[in-house]
Amino acid sequence: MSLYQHPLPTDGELEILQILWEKGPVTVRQVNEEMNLLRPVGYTTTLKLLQIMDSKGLVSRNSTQKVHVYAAALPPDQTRKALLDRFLETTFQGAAGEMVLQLLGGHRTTEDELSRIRQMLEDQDNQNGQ
Amino acid sequence: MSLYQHPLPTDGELEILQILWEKGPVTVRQVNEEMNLLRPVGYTTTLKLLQIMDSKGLVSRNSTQKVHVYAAALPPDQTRKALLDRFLETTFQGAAGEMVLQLLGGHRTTEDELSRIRQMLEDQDNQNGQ
DNA sequence: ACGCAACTACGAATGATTTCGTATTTTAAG
DNA sequence: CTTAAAATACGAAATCATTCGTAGTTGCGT
Repeated sequence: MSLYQHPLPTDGELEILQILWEKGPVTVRQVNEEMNLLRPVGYTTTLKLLQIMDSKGLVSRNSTQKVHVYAAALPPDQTRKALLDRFLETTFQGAAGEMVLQLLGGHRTTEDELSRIRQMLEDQDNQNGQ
Repeated sequence: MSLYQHPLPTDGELEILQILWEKGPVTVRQVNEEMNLLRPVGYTTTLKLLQIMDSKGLVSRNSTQKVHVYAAALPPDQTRKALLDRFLETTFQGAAGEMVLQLLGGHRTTEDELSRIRQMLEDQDNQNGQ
């Protein structure tokens, strides 16, 4: 049950969300096993975090079955966008262009990604009226 | 004096770095006054944070004068890039293109920024050999 | 040289997040 | 129905970051 709307996830909560987004609705044990592929985490640690996330409305819980099954409450795009906006503010003081330049300066992007970005730029141009 | 090399700044530390980057070398009092333009912060709070940042090597301190003068140890680009890389990993699992799309989808960028981004894209194209 | 005002040092309280231990509940097997 | 294994609930310790109070230092003006 959710107490408030949709606070941004903490780092630990985000780690779990990434698993939920990739694997779909899963049990605590499955989440914990995924976690342990990366680093050692106790079962009850994972459980507790999922319970907290449920109380925050970050995940939904299906309790009709024997074991509870958790799923992310929001799609990845929406959550990542919200995190991105905060990061852009705190780290780049809102200068989106600066951030893109820093990013592209150091990362190889795929052809597909590049053309989608170009399309996005054209759309921006059109909206800007040149 | 610095104990280790260059850990990433915390959010509170970053807030101070932004001031140091903008104002150049300044005293604790000056930093604290800038902070108080945004929200109430005790003088010793700012002082303590600067001392911690000094011990981490995030700032340098000039103690030859009556009052200490602090300056950022690293340029903004380098620090922001490091923070960006971590954020890209934790939030977008390294998918830089996805992140740019999310970003441009919701932010108005200036013409100047757009053309610099286009130039950056061309450079990427050339490196990719198409 | 004295005293005040400003500054530095630093321990410790607070707050947020993560981690875990233990108790309780549930379910499936025998 | 009984029991064991697995799951859930939850208090509380551990960790990390932030904030502040207090004590001690410095140096300028008189």
